[in-house]
Amino acid sequence: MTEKRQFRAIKGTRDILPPDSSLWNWFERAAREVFESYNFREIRLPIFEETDLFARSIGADTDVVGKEMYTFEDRDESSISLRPEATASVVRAYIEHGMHTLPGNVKLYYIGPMFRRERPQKGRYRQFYQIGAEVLGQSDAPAIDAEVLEMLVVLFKRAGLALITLSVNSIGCKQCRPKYVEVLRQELLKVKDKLGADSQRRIETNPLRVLDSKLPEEQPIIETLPRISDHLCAACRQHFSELKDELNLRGIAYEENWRLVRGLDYYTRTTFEVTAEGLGSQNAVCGGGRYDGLVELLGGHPTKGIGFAIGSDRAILSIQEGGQAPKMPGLGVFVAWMSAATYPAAVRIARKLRECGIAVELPPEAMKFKKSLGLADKLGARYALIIGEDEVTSGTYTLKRLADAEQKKLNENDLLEYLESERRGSGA
RNA sequence: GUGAGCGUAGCUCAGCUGGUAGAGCAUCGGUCUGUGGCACCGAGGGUCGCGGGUUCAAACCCCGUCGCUCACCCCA
Repeated sequence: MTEKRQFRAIKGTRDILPPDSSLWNWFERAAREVFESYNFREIRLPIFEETDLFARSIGADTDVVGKEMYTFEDRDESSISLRPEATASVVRAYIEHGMHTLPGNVKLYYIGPMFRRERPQKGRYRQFYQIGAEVLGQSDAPAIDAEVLEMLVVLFKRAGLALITLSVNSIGCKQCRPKYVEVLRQELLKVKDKLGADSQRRIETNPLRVLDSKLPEEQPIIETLPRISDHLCAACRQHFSELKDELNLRGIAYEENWRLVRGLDYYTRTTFEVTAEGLGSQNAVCGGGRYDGLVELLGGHPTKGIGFAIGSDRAILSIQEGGQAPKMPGLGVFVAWMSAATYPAAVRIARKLRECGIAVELPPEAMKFKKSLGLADKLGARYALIIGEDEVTSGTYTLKRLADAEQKKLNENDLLEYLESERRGSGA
């Protein structure tokens, strides 16, 4: 007995259909072009890794590792996990391939799906997509941080993401941060009974995260808490100060947000986030920061690092909600052939147009002429190329622009030339 | 893991205090055998998420269940 069963995409996963997929490709292409203009090169990484890689880099006690990873036992009983983010993989690859011997800083970007088993909501999926970039090397010059931020801003501007805010903070290094965390913890304990249950719990688990709280009633209390900017060591303070100078030099608008902390263990010093409007509760389209100890933590030489990840799902959502989505080139030419006698010419010309890079639809079956033009219209073709018996005998074809019904007769060479220049002109 | 809201045609939805299902759009065909968008006519498409209960009778009321959405947590 065959059970009638409707298959559906697994919770938190989704299909990205045309025409949305065009927008995705457009955005990813923009990112590649911008990143490569800053001399970043693509790294293609595995989608799963040893579970331990993530546990050690992200932090065994974080939610991401503790309860959100897709972890399973391979057939040889080793534990592997679908990647919840890609920085760990980039660092692993950097070490594995001895990339510290490469000249200058190593600048890499990646594009692809990540996996986290959370409850889906607006802008959050279990399979989601990130575009990220990392700079690894011996230098932690603030100019590197600033260049990374400039690159981000350039991409977002180019992608037409309106109403975005860049927030920047420094969370210190492994010398000064623990001292600050302790100070903060002590202060939090004094006001513990005024805090909500979540924040009370965080006093023990991760005091920094209390600063992130959105609870309205906690806001006045949080404002009175000690700020890390007053507790940075001299080196961190200078680094942060120079970063701000660099940002000003580059004309990058930013907000200093002393409450911006990041959830992953490996961050040091510079942290940043880009938020956009109209995204619902999950309004961060990009997050990142410096992670100077991570390479060493994963077994490499002491190395500095900084990077970010853009949430593509959210970036795309923001582009769509902002009404800034660019017009995507659609179907160029619909070949309206009339009869079996005209079909060979239609096939031949369709191929030639396609070789010129024009998107062509060639009906696979004979259609009534009216129907054929109707279909051309519905498919959104720019032109209908009319190939009837007259055209075949005369060798001149009728090109009809659907938008204004203007027609002209062209021989094959003129036709190709005309459409090619049209295509270049329209960017289609 | 917690909470709330919602499930009727491919999509957006209507369906009154219970009387065995509808519209618009979309799709397909026709009016229309070399000129699309318009109009008109017609067709296909639904075990009303699923299961149980109440009732003479359930899309509607009750219980359960599954799914989706949004929010919390956390994060991109």
